[in-house]
Amino acid sequence: MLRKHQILSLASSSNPQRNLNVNSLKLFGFSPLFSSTSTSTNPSASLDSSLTSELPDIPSWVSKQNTGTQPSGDDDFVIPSLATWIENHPKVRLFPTKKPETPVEKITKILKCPYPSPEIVVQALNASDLSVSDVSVDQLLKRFSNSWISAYGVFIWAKTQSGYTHTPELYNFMVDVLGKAKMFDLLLDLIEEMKQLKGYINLDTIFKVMRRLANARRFSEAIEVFRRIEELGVEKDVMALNGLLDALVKGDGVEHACEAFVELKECIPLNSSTFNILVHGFCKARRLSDARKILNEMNEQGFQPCTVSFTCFIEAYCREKDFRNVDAILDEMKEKGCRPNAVTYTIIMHARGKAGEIGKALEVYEMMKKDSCLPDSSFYGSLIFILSKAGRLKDADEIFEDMVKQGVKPNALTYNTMISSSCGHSLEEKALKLLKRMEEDSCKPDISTYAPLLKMCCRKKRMKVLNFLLSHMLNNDVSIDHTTYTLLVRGLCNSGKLEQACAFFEEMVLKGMIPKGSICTMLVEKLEKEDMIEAKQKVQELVPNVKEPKITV
DNA sequence: GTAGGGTTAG
Repeated sequence: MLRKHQILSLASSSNPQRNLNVNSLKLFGFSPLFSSTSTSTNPSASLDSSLTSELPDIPSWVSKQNTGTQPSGDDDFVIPSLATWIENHPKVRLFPTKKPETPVEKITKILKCPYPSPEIVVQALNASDLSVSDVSVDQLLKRFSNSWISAYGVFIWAKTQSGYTHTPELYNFMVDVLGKAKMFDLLLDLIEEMKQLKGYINLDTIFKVMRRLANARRFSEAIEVFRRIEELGVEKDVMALNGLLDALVKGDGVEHACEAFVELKECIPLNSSTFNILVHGFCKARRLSDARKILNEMNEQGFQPCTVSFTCFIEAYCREKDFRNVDAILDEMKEKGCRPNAVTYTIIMHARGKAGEIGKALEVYEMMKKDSCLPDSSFYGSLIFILSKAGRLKDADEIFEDMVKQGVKPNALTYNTMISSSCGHSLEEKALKLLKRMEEDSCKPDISTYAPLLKMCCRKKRMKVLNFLLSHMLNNDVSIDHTTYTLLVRGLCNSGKLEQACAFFEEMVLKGMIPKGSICTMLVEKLEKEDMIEAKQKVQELVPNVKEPKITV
């Protein structure tokens, strides 16, 4: 824990120059690993020649002829010590090896070219000599969780092999993949299949279906699933009801949550979470007087509004930067003997930091300690975030090191925050060291770990590092989602890497993702500008309804 | 699966 005088010095520091110096890297203990002890004479050259590419192939319809004017990339420059790490990385196979491919690798290769339907995927897999007993279906589904055609193909292929049965958990995972892809007809067929299997549908299944429906704004269908929950063999209790309300609220349908609540409150015994979910929903929708009404109803039904209830109001006022009312709620809590907890303090500190009031934010940290409320890893994550945002990277680094000393283990969020901040300041080597450290710390990277790294690679035109990251992702079974494809297409477009942008664009469309209009327009405009007419037409064919770029005089 | 997550363009 930082001592008081250290905190005060943090609070008074406003010089961005103290952010980072070379020595600060020693804090991380990385120096030996990253000192240039490469045995290779020219790391960046060997890196270049031996990289097995995870970048999508440039489609034939992207004409190279007119790309001569694009700015040349920074590809030739790779930090030598970084290249060494990439080369020696245990998990990422960058060199064509003599070792035979594992079955999972073989399947991944087969699935690399996008298929039009799961049935064709099944055919392709049947044509191979692979058996389900050689692979982890779980790993494959995770790896292809954003390519529903591939995932469902693997699922069906595995299921039809003798001596193998999917576990209920795997069925649930498949339900979630189909839900994420908004393939609700297929999802309902799968539910029907699970119903026949007896005992396969559980509350987890129901939660996933309701959440995915609500996220797709299909609120009435989510409610209908709940109404029929008993037909599916799941108890219609308060846990299930809270799951429904929570799904509706998270899908921005508090109105529907309220209607469902009115319909169901007489037949199911409620608990205080039921009310808190609605309070949260109304606070999120900035309908504070409705949230107050729920609080009153909560009281009438014999439930005390608690820390969670008040924290929802605090969050709402924080969003408006209305700190006067935040303090008023804190007073109200004190009056009612309701103590703020780490979540409450995190929200306030985060909002103060985001509002540029870093001093006030650090006062919240002090207040919290005075109240003997222990910070958790999310709290530290927020503290690191606001310090980084204020340009105080050195302080953020200190907190990152300090939390470990306090016995709070950094989690994926903490690492993601540190990585994102490093990327935001274009500190490539630091960001990659953090990824490495994350791995050593057995902290699993997720899609938000990679997103800022990929974005930075696009911005700095680091195609080799981009390629490295894509294979790193694959090896960690992290699947590229819609947001990340968008980021890649936009980033590459902005860097004049139109061929690669087109490659990712094609890949996302072939995976069944529908690119946003703005991204299509952007790509079409850039292609037009570069006179890449064939590519422009192809992009327009891939996604109909792309508007012609406006002609600017 | 009751509250804390940082995205986007201009």
